[in-house]
Amino acid sequence: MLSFAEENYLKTIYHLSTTDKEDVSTNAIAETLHTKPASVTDMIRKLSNKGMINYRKYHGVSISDEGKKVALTVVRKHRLWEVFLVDKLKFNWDEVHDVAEQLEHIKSPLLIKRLDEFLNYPKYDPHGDPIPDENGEFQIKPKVPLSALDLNASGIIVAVNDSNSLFLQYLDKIGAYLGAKIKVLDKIEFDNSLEIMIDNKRTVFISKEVSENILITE
Amino acid sequence: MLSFAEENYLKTIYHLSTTDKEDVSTNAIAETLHTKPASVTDMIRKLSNKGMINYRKYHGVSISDEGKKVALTVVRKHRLWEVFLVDKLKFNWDEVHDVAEQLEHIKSPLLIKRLDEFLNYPKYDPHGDPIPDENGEFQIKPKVPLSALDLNASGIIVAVNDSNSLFLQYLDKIGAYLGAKIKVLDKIEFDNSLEIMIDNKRTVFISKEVSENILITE
DNA sequence: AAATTTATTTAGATTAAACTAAAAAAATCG
DNA sequence: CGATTTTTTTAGTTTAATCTAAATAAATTT
Ligand SMILES: [Mn+2]
Ligand SMILES: [Mn+2]
Ligand SMILES: [Mn+2]
Ligand SMILES: [Mn+2]
Repeated sequence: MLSFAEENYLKTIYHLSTTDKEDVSTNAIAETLHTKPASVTDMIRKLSNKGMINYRKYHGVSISDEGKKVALTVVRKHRLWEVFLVDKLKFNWDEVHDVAEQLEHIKSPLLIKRLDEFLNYPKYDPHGDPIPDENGEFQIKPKVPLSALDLNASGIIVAVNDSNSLFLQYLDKIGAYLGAKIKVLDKIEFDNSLEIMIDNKRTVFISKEVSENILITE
Repeated sequence: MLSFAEENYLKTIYHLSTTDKEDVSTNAIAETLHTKPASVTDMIRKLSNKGMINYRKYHGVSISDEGKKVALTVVRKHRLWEVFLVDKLKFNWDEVHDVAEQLEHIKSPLLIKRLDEFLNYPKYDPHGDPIPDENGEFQIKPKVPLSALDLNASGIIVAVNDSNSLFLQYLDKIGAYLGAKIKVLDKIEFDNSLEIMIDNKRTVFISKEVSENILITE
């Protein structure tokens, strides 16, 4: 049985190895977990001894099959709980992450099985991220950052890259949400900001940074 | 913010001080928490420094107002989660305690508020124990152990004294549940066992021990 | 290819929560 | 009451997870 800390390390290593490169550096882990590189070295030695990761001194770590299984279970739990909070307890999508960070460590296979059933086997969480099934399988929707759309092209918001509260609250404010239709009205060369139309009714200007964190299906 | 361990100590001290005497002994705490008296001494010094309990060396501890507030919040969370598991996730009443022991430590006032609302403000958990409200208030139903009923007297099961799985599974087996009607058909002098009728249809013999752990309202 | 910078590991400490063994206080009993 | 037993505390360790400072390896830059 793994500790909360161990589970969090595995989740981080898994995420970094899929979003960045397969081999994850000590510093990258330290940065995501807001901890010091020396602490990371201690923990990766432990996880390596438990067979959860592959570790070569000074050369970073990669996740093992066993470690990936654990990481995907934690991710599954995190996202199922987020769905529960939004769908059943009326949380807003910007309020769920921190609570899910706690709930994801509850150990009870029956609980997760029943929760999944209760939620009617959701495939995506409130931020558009896919929920792995019991076997760790999940489908990634084809999606591109809004910043990559051509002028006058349109699409549907399917996910966000950043689940930070401030970003999500900003999206609420401009009327953007998962499922909203977006059309690119103008691309401002000067700062790469965009003028977009949301749901055929509202026109707003958004910064390059925002457009890179909104994911669209065309 | 208190750790899981601190919360568990406070819950235990609170329970012991209401079921047993107001002043709780080091040994009693150690026994309930399956830990050693020396560990308890360390922890009660810490909780005392935090103002959660009143401690006089060699004379046991009593819970402070602040400590009681914390303990009641933990109890409230534990019991609300048990209701959730049984009512929403179809857990049996003997399957919920261990999971609730984990869930009771999740820190999110909003979560508990919304959960309470979602469950429609339940007053009792699946074992008949009262759920404290946001202010720590709760009502205790008048209840007596089944062992105290007179011959031919009858009543309704309102709670159980022991939430141990094996006991609850035994109750399921004989058809006893919260709300069931019980009539005492015979009191066996030899071993203080009882012959009872459940819901006017089933007759069973139960031991003294069982009859002491079933709580009845007359 | 050497010098410098950056990344990583090691060494040594700290804190929380447990433990064992021994000492000390309180309670009980002859 | 004084001796014995029980309870509680103290002293000293252990393990997990963190930290700082120093040492070492790897990468980068002259
Ligand atoms: Mn999240
Ligand atoms: Mn999410
Ligand atoms: Mn319980
Ligand atoms: Mn209960």
